[in-house]
Amino acid sequence: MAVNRKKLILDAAAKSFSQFGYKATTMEQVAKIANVGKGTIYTFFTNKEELFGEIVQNLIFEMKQEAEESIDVNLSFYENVHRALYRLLKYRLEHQFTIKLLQEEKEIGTPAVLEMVSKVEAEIVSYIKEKVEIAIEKGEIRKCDPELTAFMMLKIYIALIFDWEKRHKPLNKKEIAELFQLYLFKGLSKF
Amino acid sequence: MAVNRKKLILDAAAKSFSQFGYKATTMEQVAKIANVGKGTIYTFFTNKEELFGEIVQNLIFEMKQEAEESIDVNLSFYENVHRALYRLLKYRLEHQFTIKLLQEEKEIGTPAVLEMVSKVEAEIVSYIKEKVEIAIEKGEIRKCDPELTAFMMLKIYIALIFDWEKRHKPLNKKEIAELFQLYLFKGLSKF
DNA sequence: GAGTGACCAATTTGTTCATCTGGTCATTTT
DNA sequence: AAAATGACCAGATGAACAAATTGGTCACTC
Repeated sequence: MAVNRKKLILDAAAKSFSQFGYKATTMEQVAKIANVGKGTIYTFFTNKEELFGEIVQNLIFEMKQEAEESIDVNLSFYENVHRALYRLLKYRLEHQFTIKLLQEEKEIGTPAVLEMVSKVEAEIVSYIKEKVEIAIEKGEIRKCDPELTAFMMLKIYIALIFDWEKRHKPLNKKEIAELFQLYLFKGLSKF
Repeated sequence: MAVNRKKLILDAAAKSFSQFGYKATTMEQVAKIANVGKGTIYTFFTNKEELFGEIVQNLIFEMKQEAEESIDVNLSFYENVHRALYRLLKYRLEHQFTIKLLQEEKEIGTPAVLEMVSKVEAEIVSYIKEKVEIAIEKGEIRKCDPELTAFMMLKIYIALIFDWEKRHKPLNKKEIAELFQLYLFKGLSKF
């Protein structure tokens, strides 16, 4: 085995998905980019969807690493959540692949893409959930449903970063951090 | 004038929009339901979009009334916000018209519908914003950007009521009230 | 003059058919 | 023999054209 054909195919597919999206990427195109016969792809992947799935799986792994790197044990729970979420969402924003994915989800609604996007979201929630559980155990935050709390954290973050931007001037990183702390940790109540 | 033709048309249009959505409602259909010549509609409304707009305007008015009715000066700010929001979202859920609207927005993305949905949302935020401003003045809550806070309140509420339901068992009224209080007022922080 | 529906331009919808694409497998290459 | 391949096929897709529908107008009626 002179070259790793599977990796060749994965790279080619990632490249094409990033550039043209899931639907507009043909298996022939992937084969051509990978310098591989079309049939060869099917010796490694059952079908187009599985090939796609494997790339997403990879993405999830990288995102987790990003998040993990951003965590600093000396900082508070809320500070770490903020840092991790910020990095995660920035990661999404910076990677052509995720941008194309989100775009295709909204504009075309390709089922396979829809499924993967929710999968990624579920993974993020699951990841935060773990951190929430630890924080509760450590007594860093109040008792609460970890999954629901993780879910709300993500939602609040997305609202602050993406939704607010749609009709208002974007918030900067510091503002987002402060607002996240205000709304989720300190609360609006004065006491 | 034996009958109020304008009202007749508005009722007919509301009925048809509720049943079939904006796009699938034809002016001929409205005319037929209203027992009116098609041309007559155009003596009251410039075009289909304006007719639609007037019905939405009406909806907003009714929603405001609903909210206003639910407010009790003896209760705390957060309690009132919760009562108003709950009533508002329940109203949305209960009215075929709003359901069809939301459905059409997601499934077809009819531009006129998209515009109206954001208009309704903007109105809700603006309404909450006023209440937030008063609460800040009265010292009932911390100082914060009233519009952003109103925006976040709505987002958090929608997340609790609609988004969470998509993949989990729905929260009941009491749970929503408590969670809303936890996340937005008390905060996750223990101190 | 308020009300109307036949009429028209423009858009939408339905249909057809040539092209394309995911996936297979007999054949070739290593 | 195992791995790789691309010609091949059934079904999906979409471009192009035709037919039907619809928003909006206006000459005419009551």
